Amino acid sequence: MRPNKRDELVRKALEIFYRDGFNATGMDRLVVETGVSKTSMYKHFRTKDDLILAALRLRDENFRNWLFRECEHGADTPEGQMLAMFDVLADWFAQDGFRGCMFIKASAEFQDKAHPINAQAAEHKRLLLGWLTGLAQQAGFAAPEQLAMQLLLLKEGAIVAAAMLGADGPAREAKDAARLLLDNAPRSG
Amino acid sequence: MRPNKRDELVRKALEIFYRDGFNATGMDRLVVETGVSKTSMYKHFRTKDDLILAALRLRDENFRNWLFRECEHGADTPEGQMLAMFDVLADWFAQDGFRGCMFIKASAEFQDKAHPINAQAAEHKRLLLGWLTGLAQQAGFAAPEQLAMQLLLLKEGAIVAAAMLGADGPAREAKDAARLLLDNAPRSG
DNA sequence: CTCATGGTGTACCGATCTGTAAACTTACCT
DNA sequence: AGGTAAGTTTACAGATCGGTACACCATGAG
Repeated sequence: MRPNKRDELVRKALEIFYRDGFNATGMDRLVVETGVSKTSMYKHFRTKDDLILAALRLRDENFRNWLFRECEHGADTPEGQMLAMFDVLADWFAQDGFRGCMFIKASAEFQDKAHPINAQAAEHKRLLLGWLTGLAQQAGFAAPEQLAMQLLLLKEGAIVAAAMLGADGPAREAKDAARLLLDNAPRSG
Repeated sequence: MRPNKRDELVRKALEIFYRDGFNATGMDRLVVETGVSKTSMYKHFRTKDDLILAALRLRDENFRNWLFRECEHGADTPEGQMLAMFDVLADWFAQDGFRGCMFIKASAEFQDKAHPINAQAAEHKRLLLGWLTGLAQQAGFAAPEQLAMQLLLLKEGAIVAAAMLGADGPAREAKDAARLLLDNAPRSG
């Protein structure tokens, strides 16, 4: 089995899962839409859960790479990058295929914390929180963990609100709130 | 059909849907756990979607009543009530059965905006936003819609983060951030 | 040519899904 | 007593679920 074939399957599955949900998408539909036979699909992925995990891993990698790169491109100070995150989010919300955060959805559909899919989704959020914490440290804030968590709350809230209520308001208000938090957070030393 | 029987079915269904998800819960399980026969269940609710909608309506009513009452109990000024919301949330997060927001989950599992379940979930968020906007107006803030949206973002973010990462941090940081927003928001007049 | 190997399509498995048909029991109302 | 209506059981329909058995076919190696 060619490894690029597998990657292609994961890419396509990711797209379909993101659009239609995990439980609502059957393997039969995936098999039809990828054009591969069911036997081959199960040669590449032992179970549906394995396929979901692979899709989430790809999404995690793509999303974090994209977010981090865009933020670095948007500003050259750690502080500026934290603020730039909300512009990047606004662009995302405005995209046609925007359907909210795939990891929130995964966590919602697989609620058991012992389930690998739930754990993988939580890990994604933990990585984002760690990234924000690192930026807050570099920027010299006195309480980087707290500030990072607050920015994460605004980010997650904005994603949820944009998906449920519309794209415009949440992104703008999240950025305004973030600016206020950054301007008023105490510096160390 | 006695109306209280129907209410009992909705209550039980709500509990099970919240615990296990919508698509992951079959009507057979609901029938077994409620003790009612399948035919009776379908006498009360024409389809599974109807049952989900009834459960969401009950949840909306219960949650908003509970939240508004607790906030009024926690403070007697509009401003104080907005801030008290985050203490109420913290209590909720600490409860045993806490599994995040049912409406975010409903929106995640029924993504089509034309679907009644998605619309109902969005309506719940709109009602909460309206309530916050009213409080912000009463408190005399110059831009009540903006402030209400920012508080809503913190609330939704806190719920998501508490469900995925743990209960403690998000509630505390959301409240701190909210206090800062309230203290720095311009007053009208 | 022969043979092994790995990917393929087809057809299928048992379980579960939402929803229904029909005959029976229970209880209340007049 | 007789009738109406709710609720019951049992059985089932047709579709779809995740997953598999198996025969087929291509390719490359000896």
